[in-house]
Amino acid sequence: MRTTDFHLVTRKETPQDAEIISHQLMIRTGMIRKLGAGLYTWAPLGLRVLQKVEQIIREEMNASGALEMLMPAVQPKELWEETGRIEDFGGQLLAIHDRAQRDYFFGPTHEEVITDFVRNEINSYKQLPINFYQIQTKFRDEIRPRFGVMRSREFIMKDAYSFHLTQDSLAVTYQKMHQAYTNIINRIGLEFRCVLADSGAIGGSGSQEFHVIADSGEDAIMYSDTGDYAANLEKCEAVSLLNERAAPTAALQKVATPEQKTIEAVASFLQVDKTSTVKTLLVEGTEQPVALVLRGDHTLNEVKAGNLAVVASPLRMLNEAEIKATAGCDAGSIGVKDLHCLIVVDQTVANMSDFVCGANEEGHHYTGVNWDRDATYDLVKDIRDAQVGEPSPDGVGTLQMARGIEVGHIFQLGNKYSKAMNAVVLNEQGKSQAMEMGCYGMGVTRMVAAAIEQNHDDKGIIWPANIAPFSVAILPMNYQKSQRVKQAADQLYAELTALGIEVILDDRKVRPGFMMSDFELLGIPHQVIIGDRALDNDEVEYRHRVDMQSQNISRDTIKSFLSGQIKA
RNA sequence: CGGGGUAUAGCGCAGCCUGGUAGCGCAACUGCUUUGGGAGCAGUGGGUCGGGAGUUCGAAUCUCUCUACCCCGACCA
Repeated sequence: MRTTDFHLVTRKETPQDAEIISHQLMIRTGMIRKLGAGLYTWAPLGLRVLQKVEQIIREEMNASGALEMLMPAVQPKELWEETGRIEDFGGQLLAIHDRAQRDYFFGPTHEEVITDFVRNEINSYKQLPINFYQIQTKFRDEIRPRFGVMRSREFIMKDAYSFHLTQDSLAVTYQKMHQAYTNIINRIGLEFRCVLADSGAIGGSGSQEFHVIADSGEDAIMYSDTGDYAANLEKCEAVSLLNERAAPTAALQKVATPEQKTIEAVASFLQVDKTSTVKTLLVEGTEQPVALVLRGDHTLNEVKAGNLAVVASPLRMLNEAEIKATAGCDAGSIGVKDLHCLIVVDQTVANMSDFVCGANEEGHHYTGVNWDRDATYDLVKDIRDAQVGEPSPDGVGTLQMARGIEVGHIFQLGNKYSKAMNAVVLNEQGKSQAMEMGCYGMGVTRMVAAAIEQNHDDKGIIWPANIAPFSVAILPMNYQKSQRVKQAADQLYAELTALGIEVILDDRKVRPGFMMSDFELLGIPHQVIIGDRALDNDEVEYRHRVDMQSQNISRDTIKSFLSGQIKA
């Protein structure tokens, strides 16, 4: 490709509304342009990258035995009524209607469509297991789209759905998908981590997320420094930090703590460590208000709390008036003694003794509080965030934290959808049985942004070799005037192209500095600079985008040199 | 959805307070010079000032209203 035949529009200045580096660089290179909130056009340059990611995904999915198909983006509302997920998805669903006023949704996901397809196509256990996938545009009306294609409303996702007679069969395919995802991200060339995950609104039993490691990642992932354990912070088990409860040594005492409303303030006012205090949070329950009790220095894990049967989902903290009605005081003085609601304590809290808590009375706290003697609780649950430095839940090593960008999520769904939609097969006994189901998503557009987040410097993008829009950039100095530069550049271009290498030759009439800066921004891995200076010695100059060290290479060997570099 | 903000040329912005018929930088186009790190000079094109209504002799500017977009929060396979 010659730049004059291509569409190359770069910008020197960082766009105003782009917060994260990948968004900035995608705009500056001209890969994408914004059409509206969370809506992006992929220009030819961006599409080249997107299609490479797509192709790697396709090849690995095919290799795993999955079968590609394509489902409609627009889905009849009736299908969603069958599974009752309209409520779950709520405002994220883009509702549309046709000229006859029939209701549709623009698909945010395709469990309903595939299950409908399968219940009509698959009747016998002999047709199982089977794994269908598609690469399709989806739309989720995010409350707040941001970060360019990282969290856009319209996006491309690869989604796969597998169907099985038994859970064992499901587990086998799930493992295959785990392997396929590992292969995909390795081939794309990104550093990633697979972690245990909460299955959220989509339901099901086991699930794992694949995260590309990047400081700008929206998710916190916890992992053992010496073991294999890794989990999303949402899911990461927080062990009890106290093995057993010590016997009470202090007497219960009510103390005045005027104006001390936070754990920080109370601990410093009473001259105690935050670890000897507890905090009590009131949330909406399924039947009555629920108190969630944590050690003072711990933070509530809203996902874990929201998953408790006694807590309303989604989790909602009580407002000021409700707190007053339940505890008789404001939020700064709630405590567990004489608190009349359902009390759920964290595992660590259950083993605390001689602790400090609010007195359910404005400006007062208790010290020397002890369970059983002074207060009781109803349930012990893991409801806090795990913290860096505490023991890994599997007992191997201690926990560390990293930021990650979720690019893939695999689930063992079980029969939630197949039962709801009556997707059954006859088993060997001739009995009707709901199929077991798995689903496996991977964000294609997001993967491109994640790749940039992980691979850039202050000059621009540094594309991993397998997804770079072009492998080699030929940058001729003074192409317009110097006949031998033009001749050398054209010749190399023709030769590399003949070898099947994707080359871009910059034949624009621009100054050298401009050209070089442009290609640093674009991040093409291999750059060949052709100028009169080196041609005097029958050489050209080579630079790799990663280190930008230049070396002169003779014109005779540059072809084989590049071939070697590209294969390596 | 709650709070805050913005909307003027492709991009980034000034002008608005104090009403008088729109400007700067970058980009684009033409010419000349320059040619190994985002060139210089000269010139050119491009704007229903987000939409609608109102006040006024006159509105980018004042008032009302609608819309879009951005930020923070909550939300989030």
